Amino acid sequence: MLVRGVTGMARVVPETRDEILAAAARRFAVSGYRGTSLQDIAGEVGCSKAAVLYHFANKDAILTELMAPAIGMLQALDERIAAHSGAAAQRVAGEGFVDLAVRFRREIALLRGEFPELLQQPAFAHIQRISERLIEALAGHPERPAARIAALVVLAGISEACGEFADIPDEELRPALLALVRRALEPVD
Amino acid sequence: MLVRGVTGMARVVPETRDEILAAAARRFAVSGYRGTSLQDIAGEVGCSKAAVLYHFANKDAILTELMAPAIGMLQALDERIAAHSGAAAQRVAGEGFVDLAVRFRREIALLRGEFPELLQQPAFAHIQRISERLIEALAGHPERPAARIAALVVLAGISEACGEFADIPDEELRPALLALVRRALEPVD
DNA sequence: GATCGATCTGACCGATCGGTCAGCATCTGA
DNA sequence: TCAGATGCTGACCGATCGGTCAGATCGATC
Repeated sequence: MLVRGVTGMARVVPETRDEILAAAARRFAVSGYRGTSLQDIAGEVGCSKAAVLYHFANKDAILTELMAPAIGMLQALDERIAAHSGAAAQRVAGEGFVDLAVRFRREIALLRGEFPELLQQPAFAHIQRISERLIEALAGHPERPAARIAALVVLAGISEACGEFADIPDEELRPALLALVRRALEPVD
Repeated sequence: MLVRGVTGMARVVPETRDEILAAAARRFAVSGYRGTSLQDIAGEVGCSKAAVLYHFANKDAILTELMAPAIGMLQALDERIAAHSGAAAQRVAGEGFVDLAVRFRREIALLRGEFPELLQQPAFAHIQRISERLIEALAGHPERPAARIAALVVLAGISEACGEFADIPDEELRPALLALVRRALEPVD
């Protein structure tokens, strides 16, 4: 590593592990997961590729750790949705997903465009089921194609556009997305 | 190549070139552009990788040819939008984009998640400018953040969800998307 | 001062990628 | 009959990928 703390002070600089996570987040956001190599991350941190693989078992482990908080909130949302039905489930799903998107928009942006492939990995397998239930709840009338289409577009649109929202403050983004979701989804009678 | 026409008949089987295009479209739709190798395409056609590169200068050329009709329609839409302003531009943009998405949803699905990287290629550079103008027109009030957010989500959502619409007939998909766009976008006073 | 675990490095591995190339059939037109 | 264009193949290339490994460095502990 480069000079860490000119004097003998202990813990002057954050751990290399944290630097790797931060660097990976930056690069994933710019070039996507597959578009970022371990060498890219190592170069940004200023260490060797082997050092990255000393702190993380493999490349997937870095992404998994970055996404863990967002995935946790998604699972919690799924359980809250399951406790409701009809219009209540739609409201919980809509507001909950907006909260999730606002809070973790930077993390969601890391997956930009790689949802389908990444979701096929065993580590993310359950997320696919959760998102299907999310779409059902958002649609309100899952058997009505137009309602499913609206839910799909809203879900995919917010997820995919998260990368563009990085500079918008929470208190501005949240009401805008909430209003959009309420307008776009078909109401449950 | 495999046996082409048991008898001596001429042109019994479609050209290998067309088979390559069709196979590439199928594989790109399943695994994305970067997730599909020339070897994958060759394997599906039943020819060698070198045969693929005999018919196409490189991998990009295959995607460019697959996307050419959709890109043409997008450019035409851009010109029609430029001829209007305010509420009229918003209506032209919304209806035009829905038409484009319905007509070319299979082609748009090929780009699933690879928009950002692919758009940085010189061949697709102008598309980025077009989509920015499209967002402005859809937003109606480009200076109002909530309006831009709605336009962004609708545009990204429809583009990203196109892959799920393959089996929905045009006459069902079009009115559903049109109604969604009209509900979701902020009206221009 | 010897030991030991934590941290990190450079060299290396096999696999895969997009792409090139010389040459082999096959067909066609002179 | 033969020359040339067309279509295609297998072998090969350099680059890059994720990942492994033996060993160097170093601070803390006994």
